[in-house]
Amino acid sequence: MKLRDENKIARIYKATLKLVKATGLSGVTMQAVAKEAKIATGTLYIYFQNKETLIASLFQACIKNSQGSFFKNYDAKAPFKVGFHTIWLNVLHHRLLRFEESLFIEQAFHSPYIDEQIKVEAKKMFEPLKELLARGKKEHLVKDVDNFWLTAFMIGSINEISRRVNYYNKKLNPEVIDLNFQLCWDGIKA
Amino acid sequence: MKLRDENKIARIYKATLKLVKATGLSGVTMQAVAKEAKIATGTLYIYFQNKETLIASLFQACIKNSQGSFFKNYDAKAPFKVGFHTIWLNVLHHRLLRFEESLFIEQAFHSPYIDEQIKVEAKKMFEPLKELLARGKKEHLVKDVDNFWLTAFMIGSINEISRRVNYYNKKLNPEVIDLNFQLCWDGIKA
Amino acid sequence: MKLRDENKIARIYKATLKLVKATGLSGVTMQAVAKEAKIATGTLYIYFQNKETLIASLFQACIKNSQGSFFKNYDAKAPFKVGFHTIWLNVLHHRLLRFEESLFIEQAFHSPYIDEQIKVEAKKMFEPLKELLARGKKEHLVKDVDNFWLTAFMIGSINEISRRVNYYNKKLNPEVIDLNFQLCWDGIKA
Amino acid sequence: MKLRDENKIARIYKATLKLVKATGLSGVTMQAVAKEAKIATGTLYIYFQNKETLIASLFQACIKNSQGSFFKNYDAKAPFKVGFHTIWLNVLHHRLLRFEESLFIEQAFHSPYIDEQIKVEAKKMFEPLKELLARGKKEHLVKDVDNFWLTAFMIGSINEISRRVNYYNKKLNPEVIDLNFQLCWDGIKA
DNA sequence: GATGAATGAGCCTTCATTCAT
DNA sequence: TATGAATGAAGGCTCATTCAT
Repeated sequence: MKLRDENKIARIYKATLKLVKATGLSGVTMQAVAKEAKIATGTLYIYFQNKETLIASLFQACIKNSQGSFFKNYDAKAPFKVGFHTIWLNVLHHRLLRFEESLFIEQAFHSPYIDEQIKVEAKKMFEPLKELLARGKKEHLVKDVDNFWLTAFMIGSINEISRRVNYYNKKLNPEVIDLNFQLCWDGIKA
Repeated sequence: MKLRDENKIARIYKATLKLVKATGLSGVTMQAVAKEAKIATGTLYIYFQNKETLIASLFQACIKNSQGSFFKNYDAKAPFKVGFHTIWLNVLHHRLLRFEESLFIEQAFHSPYIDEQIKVEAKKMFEPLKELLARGKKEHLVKDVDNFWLTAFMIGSINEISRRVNYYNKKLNPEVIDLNFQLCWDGIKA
Repeated sequence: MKLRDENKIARIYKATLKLVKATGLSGVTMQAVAKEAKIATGTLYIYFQNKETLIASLFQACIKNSQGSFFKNYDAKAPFKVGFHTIWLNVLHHRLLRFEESLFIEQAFHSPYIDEQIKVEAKKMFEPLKELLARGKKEHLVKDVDNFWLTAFMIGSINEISRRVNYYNKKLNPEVIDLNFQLCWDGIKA
Repeated sequence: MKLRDENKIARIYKATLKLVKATGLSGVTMQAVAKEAKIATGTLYIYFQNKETLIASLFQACIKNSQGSFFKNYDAKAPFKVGFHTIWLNVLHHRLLRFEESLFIEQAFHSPYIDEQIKVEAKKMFEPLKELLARGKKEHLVKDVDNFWLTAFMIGSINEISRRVNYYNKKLNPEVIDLNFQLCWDGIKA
């Protein structure tokens, strides 16, 4: 008996992300995914019940993946700025390295494939960041602004950086990264 | 293509935007657009050569529309902060009021309907802002950071605000708007 | 504007019946129906929402059709035997002439396309016959057996005749028809 | 194809019949049969070359099965009416008890799985009955009607009884069975 | 022999586009 | 110009069959 090849799921995900980047979500056909993943169309349906399930599964995988990256090496007990810097860099690096995933999330978010419940999950992604910002406010290091807006400010600016790096083929060097961090830091600091 | 009924184009655009918000770009079918615009399918093809033309035209209309709004009431000769504040508010208001258009631009940008040339056009949108920032730097009011990153910072954070207002059904009051502006301003100021 | 051609429905029905006879219900593909009816596949979906609807509609049309034929020229006030003979002949002729319809009903009945509700309708087909048999019993011309079994007896034997005429390519002449009627009549008569 | 496990064939047949009753012949997929029979898909192909072979084999098994039942306890030398009654009851009981098989035969008969040759075989099923009827005619007990029509009459009416018992969930008691036999007997008797 | 993952042709259905009115 | 029926290619999905284990 042929063994079910769990690695195939990774290949399917990769193929899907590549297609989303190349043609947008509307260009993602099961046929195209299968071809890109070098499997037969029918095989897709062994691993995913249908297209919706494939998209939703990948969406959740991307979300989970993000969460893992954002708080890597983050020490909740380190000084506020150290922690904030770590997370800021993590988010930026994740967005840059996994730009396809960000793009996919953005495109899938408004598609009929993602239902409300999954979206609710996605919104919990930044909890640890919010806790850090709360601490920052207690320590009078951060402006007294609702975390909701502070995270919007931080994430929004990072997203735009990664978008531009990709669309304009810009290179980022450590110096430029520092400048960008400074913009954000000066923005939130009390 | 002689366009008799300019108003019909507006209805078609409106219908398209509504559908994108409701179902994503993949839910935009010529049939659905026609129905929503209350015209016959064939009529669509009197006004637009094909689907690609419709999407591309709407895309360009949205871009043009943005540009018009962003610099409304903007006086290039006013003091820097006044000008910057005006533009910041204009961009925010435009994104909020015309959220469907932003969504459409986001979704269409990666679709096969928008070719590279149109994207290049879109990128010129912020020229006046860049000039203002250049002046701000000359006047030592703004950090010495490439306009490319300064605009990314400003636009990215505004985009995220409008996105959240929509997804989380948040209400913005003048006070909150001020706080958000403060974040941005403190970020860019020298 | 092209006018919707109601005659197309007849062509679709005819094509479907032909295919059922040739290949059974499982050989009825929308593609094959369209080809046989000389229209495009998509056109089928203008006239029928989906395959299920097509099959169910045809089923109901066949049932209605049967009812119309069975009691054609039947006079409820004529002497019992005349009435019975009329109906018996009508049913036989209908089954013979419209064998494809009978076949279709038989095959569709057990398919997932026909839901319970439609079946219930189909069962009401023989009401006038039952009334006639009731009268026959009152007049002591017919055995005192439940109409349910009397009609089963009559219809079952007629069905088998038409089946055999078709499968064995038998010809029926008036004499043979008379003999067969005699079998049925002697069966039910008191 | 060496068939090791004869019992598995029985399970496959049973599964197929169950599926035909539940969903019609079009619902019979090799996957579904395998699942219902609790074997792997591939295993089906050890016992049957392909789907056509499976259907055709089952068809022939059902025919053979019928023949066995129809003339069980039938003594060709017993008085005519006794013999006729025996066969009539046998056919009825078989149809009732093995309704699924009748259904399958009905559905499969028109499918592309059963070729002409098999159908010819099936038609020989009633030879002993025909011989009995010939004797009945010689003894002036039966109408002088071609056996072809006499058997059609008998079988057709029995089939309809069993169909109705199943579709209308009717119960048959010995008395009702007797009444139905009487209808048939009065029909054929000289 | 037994398994069930893998395959890809083919089915149902949709949709961009055309065309007769 | 406006209409919407008609078209058929293409997309989502299924299923008979094969094959590696």
